[in-house]
Amino acid sequence: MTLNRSEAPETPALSNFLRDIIAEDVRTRKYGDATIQTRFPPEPNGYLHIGHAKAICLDFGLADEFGGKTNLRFDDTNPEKEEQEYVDSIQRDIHWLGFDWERLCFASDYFGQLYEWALQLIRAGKAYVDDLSADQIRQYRGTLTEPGKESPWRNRSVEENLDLFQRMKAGEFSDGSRVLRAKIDMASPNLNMRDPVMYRILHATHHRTGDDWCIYPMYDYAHGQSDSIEQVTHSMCSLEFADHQPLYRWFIEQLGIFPSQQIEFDRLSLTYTLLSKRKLLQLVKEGFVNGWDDPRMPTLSGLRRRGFSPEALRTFINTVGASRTNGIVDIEMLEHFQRDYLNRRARRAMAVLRPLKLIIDNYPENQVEHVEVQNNPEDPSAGTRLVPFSREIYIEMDDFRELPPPKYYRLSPGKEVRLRNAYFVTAHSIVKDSAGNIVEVHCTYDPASRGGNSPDGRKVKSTMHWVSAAHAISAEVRLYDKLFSKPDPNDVPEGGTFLDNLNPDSLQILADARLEPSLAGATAEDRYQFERVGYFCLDPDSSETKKVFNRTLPLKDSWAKIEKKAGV
RNA sequence: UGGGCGAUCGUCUAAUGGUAGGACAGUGCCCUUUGGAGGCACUUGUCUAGGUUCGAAUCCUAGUCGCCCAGCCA
Repeated sequence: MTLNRSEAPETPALSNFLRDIIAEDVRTRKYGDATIQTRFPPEPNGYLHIGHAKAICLDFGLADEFGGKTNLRFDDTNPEKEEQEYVDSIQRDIHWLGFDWERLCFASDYFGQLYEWALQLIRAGKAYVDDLSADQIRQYRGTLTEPGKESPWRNRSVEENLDLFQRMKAGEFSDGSRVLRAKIDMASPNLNMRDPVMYRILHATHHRTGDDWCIYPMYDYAHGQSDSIEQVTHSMCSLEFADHQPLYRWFIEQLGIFPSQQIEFDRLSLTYTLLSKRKLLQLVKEGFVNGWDDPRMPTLSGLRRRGFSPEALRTFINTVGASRTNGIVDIEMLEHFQRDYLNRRARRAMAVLRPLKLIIDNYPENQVEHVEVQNNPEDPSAGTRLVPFSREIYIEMDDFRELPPPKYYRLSPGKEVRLRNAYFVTAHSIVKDSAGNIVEVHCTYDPASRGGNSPDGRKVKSTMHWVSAAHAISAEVRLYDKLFSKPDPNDVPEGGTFLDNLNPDSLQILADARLEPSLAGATAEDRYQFERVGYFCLDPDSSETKKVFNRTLPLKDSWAKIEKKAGV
């Protein structure tokens, strides 16, 4: 797998509080000679999404800035939800985003050490085996405003706790019958400190350790110590873990191990987008989208298939920054950086999405010319290509109006326009079918305007794209729009669900678009701008005989804006 | 109503006691062989009330509003 890192200059580092903290720790030599060490700790229970991309850019990017290292560590402490498929997809997606880890780690690698430490805490009288049921534990925990009650099993002897815990590990007890708890403070105003569960009994097969274990550590007991084992200096996580920080520190202090520090930042939220793993999984499982990599999904695999570029994703994330406020970023900002990248890099091509035949009555019947076209006007080094032109061509249905509305500059009866890089044409007549649909437009061309300019200096208001009918290839084009129709997909009336906000028009399939012949050679790596239409890439569903293109994003469309305004 | 965290243009984010700046979005104009791109300009903001200070987005006090926490999930 190749990294995408060097393709574009990284955006300059914007100021943010995480960088400030690390810079200060470096300045004061808080960790002595130790290098900055971070980690990205996904749970392999789903695909990575753009929210994870933020964490990845921060974890890897910041460490890199300070000459540090980053481990990829799978937080695989819950065998019931985790799968190898996710372990694989996560690694693929991180690489695609442009990062590589120092070490590949698994929390499950530390199960042995974690178990030894648990014994140590028991011996120190800091942990005990509790026979209460899950229900009872919840009742004993108290509420937000009332303190909890101590479990009747809280003061067992060290010997008994040791014996019981070893037998838990040996598989003598059934799931849920006992847990190991830290002995802290049932009256703490922080519920996380009310004797949190450290281990639960789970007779489940783990994707890495198989059936070696039937007790599994909880997140709180595993995460901080895993950080400590890896000498993580800055353990960045999202805001909802702030309440866990006292517990994170408690375990490290009781154990007297390397003092990793947790720092919380805000998650990424985007308008029109859902980033809840549970809901994303539901969309996949219930078939509202076609898999985790559906181009409408905010997953990294979905964005990749959609044609988004990792460089632009990084630019976006760096621009949005990190803080401790809960904000929602406009999806337009994401799209802006994609367009910005694609405009500079994407090869141009002409493609007619909804074909309307245009017949040039005064063009010689069997003549074919090849006009020279720039591959990318933004980048002359991309060179030129030859595109065939002939008497019968296709133009976009949108580009002809029998009755043009005000400010409509495109083709209409009597109007002259430019066919891009080819000729000026003037429309004269139309042919309709029995249902009244326009099926053909007849026009004449000005032979002197070859290349797209008239020697008499005559101006036209509009330039349109086209493809030669006889030379065009047919392809399927998939147009994507936002998956949800509301800025906040969770904004539903009483009794509704986010599914009610699914945009019914998020996918539109055009079965018979006509493309210029050069597109027959498109490969999976290519990104195109179909001129005047949008950015496109080849979908993996393509076959030798049938190409399928995904629209990454449409071009900004100021005519659509004018039209909309007039309509209102 | 316990605890934790937070509040700066419509949105995201800078300013770390010394000119409130940038990006996105929006609007207008210019330019254009993509109604794309580009250029120029404009608009809008420090949650409130007090206080400290020559000077406060920044420090203090009180309030208001928002988010998170009662999994044997992470």
